[in-house]
Amino acid sequence: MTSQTQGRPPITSHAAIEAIAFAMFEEHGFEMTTMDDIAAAVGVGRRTLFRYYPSKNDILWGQFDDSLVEFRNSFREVSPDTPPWDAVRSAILAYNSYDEAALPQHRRRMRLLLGTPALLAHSELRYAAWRAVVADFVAERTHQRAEDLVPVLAGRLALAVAISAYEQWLADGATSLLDHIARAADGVSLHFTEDFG
Amino acid sequence: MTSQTQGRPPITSHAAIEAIAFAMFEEHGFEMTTMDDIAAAVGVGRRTLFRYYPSKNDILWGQFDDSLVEFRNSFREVSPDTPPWDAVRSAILAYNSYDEAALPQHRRRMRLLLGTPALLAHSELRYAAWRAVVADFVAERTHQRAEDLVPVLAGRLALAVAISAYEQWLADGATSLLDHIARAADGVSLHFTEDFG
DNA sequence: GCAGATTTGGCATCAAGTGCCGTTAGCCAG
DNA sequence: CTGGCTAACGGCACTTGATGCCAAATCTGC
Repeated sequence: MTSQTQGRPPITSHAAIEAIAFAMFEEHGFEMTTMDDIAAAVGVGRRTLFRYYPSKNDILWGQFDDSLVEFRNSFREVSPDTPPWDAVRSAILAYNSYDEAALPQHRRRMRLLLGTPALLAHSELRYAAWRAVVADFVAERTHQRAEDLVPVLAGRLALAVAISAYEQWLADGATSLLDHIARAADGVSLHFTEDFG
Repeated sequence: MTSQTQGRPPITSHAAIEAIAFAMFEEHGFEMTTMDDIAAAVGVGRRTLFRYYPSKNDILWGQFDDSLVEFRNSFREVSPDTPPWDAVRSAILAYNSYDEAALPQHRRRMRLLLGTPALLAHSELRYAAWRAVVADFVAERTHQRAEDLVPVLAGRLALAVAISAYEQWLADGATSLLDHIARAADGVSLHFTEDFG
């Protein structure tokens, strides 16, 4: 990370912007909150806000790109004799392991992301990078190209599992997120080969 | 269909607009073609264009909503003793059965839809309706609610299969679309329970 | 030709993005 | 202390998608 030593120092931070914007989104809804509103609340020029985030949609995604690095690393730590799909399952679980304390906030964030049409659509572009991590791993394991059917399919199936689990989790506060994910992953492995039971 | 008998007749049609817009998208790219451009080419007011399509993204989706009715019907024709996942597989295949003559056009359309970020994102909103068809069917068969895990997961898996197949098809002109879909569907049923083979 | 119904399209307006460019504010020599 | 380098700030203008409003246009039935 190029430590900043010269030039005018940043007037705000991603964290500060996200905190304020997030509160406004929850208060008045995503669509109703304009970039002008956020800029004013943060105390920064609208033009500057667009330098921190390329689009309004991106504000909610925070450190997503960074988290993908961890996700990718978690695949490297899997022993080579673990079956690929088991590895994927473990990686998804690890990726979604949050501190007890961080869960309520995460839940609110995901509720916004999965409940706002504009964000739902935009998410597709972010998910592509997530799927690519899975696809790359499976491609390496199966000695195929990342664009081949099996790796691509693995990425999409993994995402289907993750999102399905999140939807269940948001609707059902009782069960833990990880349990929901495990359940969804089992759904792929078991139910669909015979019946949906 | 409410047959129009009164009032000013429409000056154009969805088909005409789509034909012109499609050509312009392929010629100059989706982003570079503005609604003003399209309106001018069609010979219609920009405001009118927005009455035919709620958004620029929707132009490429044409009769999608209508096609979902067929999709839904195709599930009703499946015999009750067919295992759900087999039924889903058959329905996907039926849904994507195009005349030989219509295939090149369909291919060009899908290339645009899957190759343009803005459309890729917007597609997510359309896919939701498609997944719901699958989920409704599976819910009925398994006596669950459409929002429960198994139906939701089935919808997402079905879509994962379909899109993966389309990506392969677009990259590989040799194999037929239906073969790609069948192959992807098998990928779910077989490979993931043991290994990716 | 008139009344009713419906489409059209111009106009104004809002909001997301983006390029341009002068301004601001730290840091570091000299 | 001062001037220069550097990088962030933010105003301004502009493009484009999208929406409300409303008068004009046009076909049908009487």
